[in-house]
Amino acid sequence: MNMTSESFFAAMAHPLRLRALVLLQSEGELCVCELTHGLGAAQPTVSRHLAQLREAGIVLDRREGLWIHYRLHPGLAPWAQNVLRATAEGVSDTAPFAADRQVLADMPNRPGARCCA
Amino acid sequence: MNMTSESFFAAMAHPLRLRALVLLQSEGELCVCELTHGLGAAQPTVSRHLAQLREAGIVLDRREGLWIHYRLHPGLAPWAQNVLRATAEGVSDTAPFAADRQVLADMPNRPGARCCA
DNA sequence: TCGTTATATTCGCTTGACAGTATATATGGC
DNA sequence: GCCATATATACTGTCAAGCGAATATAACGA
Repeated sequence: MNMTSESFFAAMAHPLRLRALVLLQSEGELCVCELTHGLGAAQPTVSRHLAQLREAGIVLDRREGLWIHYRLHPGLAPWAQNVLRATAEGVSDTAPFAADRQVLADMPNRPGARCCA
Repeated sequence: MNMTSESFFAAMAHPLRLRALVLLQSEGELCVCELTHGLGAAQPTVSRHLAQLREAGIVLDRREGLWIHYRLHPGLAPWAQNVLRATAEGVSDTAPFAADRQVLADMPNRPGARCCA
């Protein structure tokens, strides 16, 4: 709640958080283990950064059994959504963002598992 | 030069730098004394933050006599220009950005002086 | 050359962000 | 209740960003 431009850009200022947001922008909804794998970071690190994004009102979480899924907060201020969209469009084909998507795509045993051929 | 998304958002992350960029976005070109006055900060502080923006390739400076004018870097990556525009559009009517513009408009003895009635 | 104005830079200090490690919590299956 | 998995939080040490104060540089005019 109560997100200011200041807190918004503070959130974007960390490389890992920026990568997480860009990944969420393109993938829609991801659980922590997917983000941890895609970003190649330690679980507590990812969890702490996600907590910051949550407390800043930028992402929303949803529990489903053992997994907690994160997505961009649908009530995010429109200008902030525009900024995120412009950013994702601009950087998604550059490093490290493109690689993040690829690593995630190659991840085995993803929770939303399609188990059948 | 060589601006990355990381360095760009690091630059946006400081309130004073963000305010300076929003002000430059709406005013076009400003000298240091105008920025110092508009932002209500100490001169060395403003100067140091402007140096960071310059080194990050986000603004460009131009000397004219005693004054040094800063403007947004015309060669800034298009996506970054989009982000700046979206930000300025979104926040320009909120605090502290609206007040910054007003304080600047009320500044006496501005260098671009219209001296005659 | 000297003084003045505008701007930049340096120094020393403080504070807060971050990472790694360890531990805690929540859920589900047995 | 016990164990395993997924995720969150607490603790501690390190490091870099930032500030205030002082000083340096650059341009101009007398």
